[in-house]
Amino acid sequence: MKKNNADTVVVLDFETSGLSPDMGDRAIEIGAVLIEAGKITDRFQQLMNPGFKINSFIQQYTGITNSMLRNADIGSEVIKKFVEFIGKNNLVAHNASFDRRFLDSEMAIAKKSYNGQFSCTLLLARRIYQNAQDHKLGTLIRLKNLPSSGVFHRALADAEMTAHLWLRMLEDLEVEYGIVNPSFEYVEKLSKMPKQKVASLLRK
DNA sequence: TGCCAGGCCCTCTTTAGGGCCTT
Repeated sequence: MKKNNADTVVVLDFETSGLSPDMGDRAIEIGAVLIEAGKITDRFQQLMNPGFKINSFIQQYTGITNSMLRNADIGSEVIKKFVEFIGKNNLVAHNASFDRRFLDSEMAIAKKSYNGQFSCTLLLARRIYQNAQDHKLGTLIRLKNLPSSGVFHRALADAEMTAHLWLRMLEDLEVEYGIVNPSFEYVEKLSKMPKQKVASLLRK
């Protein structure tokens, strides 16, 4: 097996107090699953106390309340544990640029670092599911009839759905495109290719 | 005081603007 196969990754999702760590927003929950050789083998989920009260929109959107966060560990403590969970694996998220910004921000606060590269299920889905009505996580889960607990906008539930989407996309790359056992780097390259070029790879 | 994301991607584009995605 290739050392850096796409079927061994950590898939993560953050719930946050807003859209931008540069504007003072913080992570309030992290959820992640470890995929090894194409199977989910471990899970990580923790609330993160941001040190301030989150607004009503975020409480309603996520179902995470200020009373739930009051007794949660502070972000830096959670991130230190999450670094151990990541290990040496590469990372996957839906709209990874968002989760990467928060991961980097929380890592900087905790004075920790990680080595894994990020790949993005949103960018890949826009290329290999070009006819989808949109590329929101929930839409793609329904489109591909993938497992869902029915819970949305909670970190572990979203990370699990993203993991199922990632595995399905690897499967579809093999079935639809004839790409067998791709490396993480190859999938990453594919997710940045012009859409027309990806479409031309599709088996007729 | 008032403002406020940012990366990707398309097009009526590149001397720009706006929709999509994430919370």
